[in-house]
Amino acid sequence: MANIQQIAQHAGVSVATVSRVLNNATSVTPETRRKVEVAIKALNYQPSMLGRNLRNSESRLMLVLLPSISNPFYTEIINGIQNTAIANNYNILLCETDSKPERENIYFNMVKNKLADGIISMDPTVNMQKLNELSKDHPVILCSEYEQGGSIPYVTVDSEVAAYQAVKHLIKLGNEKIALINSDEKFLYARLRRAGYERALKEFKLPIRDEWIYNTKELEFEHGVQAMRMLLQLEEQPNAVFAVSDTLAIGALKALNNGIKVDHPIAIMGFDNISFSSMTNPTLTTVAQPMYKMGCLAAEMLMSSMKGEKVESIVMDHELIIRESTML
Amino acid sequence: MANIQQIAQHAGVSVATVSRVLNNATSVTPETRRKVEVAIKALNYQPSMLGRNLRNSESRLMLVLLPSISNPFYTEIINGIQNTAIANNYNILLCETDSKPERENIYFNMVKNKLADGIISMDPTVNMQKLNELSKDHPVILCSEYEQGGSIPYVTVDSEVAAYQAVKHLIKLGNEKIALINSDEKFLYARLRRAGYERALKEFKLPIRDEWIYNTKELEFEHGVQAMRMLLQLEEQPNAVFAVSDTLAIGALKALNNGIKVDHPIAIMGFDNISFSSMTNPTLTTVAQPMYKMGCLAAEMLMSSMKGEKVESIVMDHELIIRESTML
DNA sequence: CTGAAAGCGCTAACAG
DNA sequence: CTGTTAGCGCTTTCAG
Repeated sequence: MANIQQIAQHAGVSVATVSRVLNNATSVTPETRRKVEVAIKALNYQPSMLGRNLRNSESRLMLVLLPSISNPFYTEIINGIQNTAIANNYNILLCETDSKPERENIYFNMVKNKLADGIISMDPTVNMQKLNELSKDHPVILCSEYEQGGSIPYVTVDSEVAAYQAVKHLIKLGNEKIALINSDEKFLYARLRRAGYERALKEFKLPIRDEWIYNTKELEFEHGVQAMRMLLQLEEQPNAVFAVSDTLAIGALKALNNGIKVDHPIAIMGFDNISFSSMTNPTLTTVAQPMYKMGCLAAEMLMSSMKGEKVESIVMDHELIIRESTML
Repeated sequence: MANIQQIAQHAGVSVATVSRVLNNATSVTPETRRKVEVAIKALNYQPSMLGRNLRNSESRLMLVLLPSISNPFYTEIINGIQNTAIANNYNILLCETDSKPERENIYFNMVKNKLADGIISMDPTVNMQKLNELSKDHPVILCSEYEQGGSIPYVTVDSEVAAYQAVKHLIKLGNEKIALINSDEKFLYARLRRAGYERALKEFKLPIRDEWIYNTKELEFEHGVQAMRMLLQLEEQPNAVFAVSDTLAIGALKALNNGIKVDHPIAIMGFDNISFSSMTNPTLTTVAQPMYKMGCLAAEMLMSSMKGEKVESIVMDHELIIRESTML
């Protein structure tokens, strides 16, 4: 791979001039420019980002922190981030933390090292204290999970209201015994969705029963299956279930399909609207989050922040998608 | 952020000594080392990868090329790559090409630029000519899709044999009218799987009928739904379907579940064994690829190649996973 | 309009 | 065992 030196030599100009042509910055004679361009073609030259980055002390890389790439919820957001980033000549580095602090540290250090210009965190398990620390000197955006009253800008949906509306829908359908499959309530979104669930129940004077609230450790299908099995073992089975993620809801559906006999149909409601949710049998009723758009916005916010602009948090609209799993 | 200079000053030593401590290379007095370490702590110093990379002309970044992050088939492989990479102090950069040549070029250039040390391509749409070109001077590994007789090392499964066995299983179940939902046959894996399909049919003297072979443009669920709808419209409906990807098979299952009435049950077989495939109703019979392991191997092969070692291609074992969709 | 030269942060000869 | 120094490839003053 040729370097700028060789181009300069080949073109019979100085490296400075080559650099000028590269960045088509200040005035260069058309004639000179042509000579340089010829040399670039001839030697099939590509400027080294390493040199450029060192000099400019930027990497044009955004880090995207997430617990696991396997959840389709994240993949949709990533698509949005990626497209926006590329359109602005940025690249993204996907950072699966696997909820391991060591990994998180690697990535934080990359930012501190200037190996990456900023970070979008979608990881609910992120060490908020460290992230806040980092955000003092570096651009940081939160996507989906955020910190209430925190100082890091975020893009998210209103989980409380969304859950409230979801459960209300289940109630209006005539269900009175509504269970909740929630994830770990150390996460804000989990607490908010539970709050929405409880608000709806209270509004309709329905009982909030502990045995109808099941908390899972993770969001994989299997945990949804597990949760539903527990609920089906109860003496008094619920007749509707609100799961805080489509993956859990799909697991619940599975448990229902091939599991223990139930005396009556059970309605299932998910959250996210991942693409698989319309492929299940029955198809899944869910609360749609505008994931792709959230990704785009997060990337835009990060770029604003990198330019030093002040960035406002955004709460996006959600939408109830009614499908077969609640039409019994 | 402090730099090496400041650490040297703070510790009262030269930058070379600091560098030595950092890379715990050659002998440094315990005393000197301590002084440096104190300075590092005091100034909360992190060595700049940018400087280091430029100097060493390596980035410890592997590029992973894939058409789209949304296919769960890839996410499993990525997990393997990622874990192996991190264990070896590498990071991966996910590169969705979206099957767009411009994007591909960006990533190829990153490698040429020394911004990345090597590339693992899982993208069937990749420009093989350019990739071969690149592989002359840079480490390149193919994962899943590969080039027959090409010079780039790959890790894959034997698609022909796998398809053959899958279809044979359908035949042994008593099915005589077997359809194929294939993807675009410009891809090698698609051609191989079709070949396996045809070999099985021929062996059992079953007819190969053009109208029972449907080629989709993409692998999303929707295309599977589409394909199945077409097959169901045929005068003579098949009684089993082999789809070359689980996503297509799941779409086919969906079409079957809520679509046109069929006179007889239709068996469905997929390929990949993505995690969804056990969540469908009925659960999906499929050919399992060891995706996670393939990812690990691909990463190991790339690292070998980066060390200048010669790398041999690997064909992994597949496995038939029998589930409900073929038990009618 | 163009060139010379400094310097981004680091590592690795080479000397001492 | 440690310091000096050159240089990785680039951009950007500052002169001319």
